[in-house]
Amino acid sequence: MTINQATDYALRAVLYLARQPQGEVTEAQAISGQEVIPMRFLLKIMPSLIKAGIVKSFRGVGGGYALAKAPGEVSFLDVVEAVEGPIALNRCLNDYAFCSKKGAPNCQIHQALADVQAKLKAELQGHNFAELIN
Amino acid sequence: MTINQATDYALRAVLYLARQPQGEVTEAQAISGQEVIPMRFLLKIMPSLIKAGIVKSFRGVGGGYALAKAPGEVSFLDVVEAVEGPIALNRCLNDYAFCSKKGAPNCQIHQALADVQAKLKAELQGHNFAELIN
DNA sequence: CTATTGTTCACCCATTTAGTGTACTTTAGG
DNA sequence: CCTAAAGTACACTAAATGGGTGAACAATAG
Repeated sequence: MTINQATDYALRAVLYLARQPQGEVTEAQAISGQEVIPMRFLLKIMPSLIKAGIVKSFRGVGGGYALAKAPGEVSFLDVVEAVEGPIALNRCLNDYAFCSKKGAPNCQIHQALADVQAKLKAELQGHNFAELIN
Repeated sequence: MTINQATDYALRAVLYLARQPQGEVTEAQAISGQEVIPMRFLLKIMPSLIKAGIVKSFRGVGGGYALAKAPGEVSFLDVVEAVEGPIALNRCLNDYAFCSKKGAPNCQIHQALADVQAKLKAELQGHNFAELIN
């Protein structure tokens, strides 16, 4: 029921980038140092943010990262799902194979959890990084 | 971000008990068989529901389990927290030691997640087993 | 060409998850 | 009071996940 460490780091990294002047390229080392994220681990996480279209990267001398969108266009849900994949409050909500009842059609638990999950996703989607810049 | 298998089983077990005539004692074998929960694993999960005051147990011949409260008095949150302990969307929300910034006082990520977590808990608390009996 | 920056893929160790084994305790009924 | 039928406690395990590290590579500014 908790996000993992990589996601926590990713949220902090995105917020850090969101606080930089628009278009500014920030190197991994700066993010790592300021946000206290192990450098090598950060470098491993960033590509998933890039694939999700949240961040752009620049290689070579003077390279680094920058947001690919306006901070207000990036939600917590975007970042969480970029790193962890689709949210599933219960594994069976995304893949019936995980249900020992094999997705018995009238599983009330399933339906109630699906409802909670929808609310959770909406809530995560409702938070973006523009709000947090200060 | 997902509940674990034990919690899923616990929710199904509680729902099963909620559907029995009030006061009826149901043996583990029946729950296990009907809800397709590995017997030994179910027996291991039940004590946490008992400690949380959700279920009562009866030992010896003719023993089994029964709800300790009315179905409407048992929320999803009760069951989830009975099995998994307090919900923490981020580990640092319950224990600052897990924050690599050591709970830097103005962590905006922390604050936003705390807000989402509060909504999630409220949502889980809003679902009880009376609604699901049919 | 070279130093600097990010990328990729493989690996590693500790913890958690999802269970099983074995021995024990309680209790109804004969 | 014996015994079979229930739940309890504690230890153990195989597999997956979490949180990282290592080493070689690729791109790019100067």
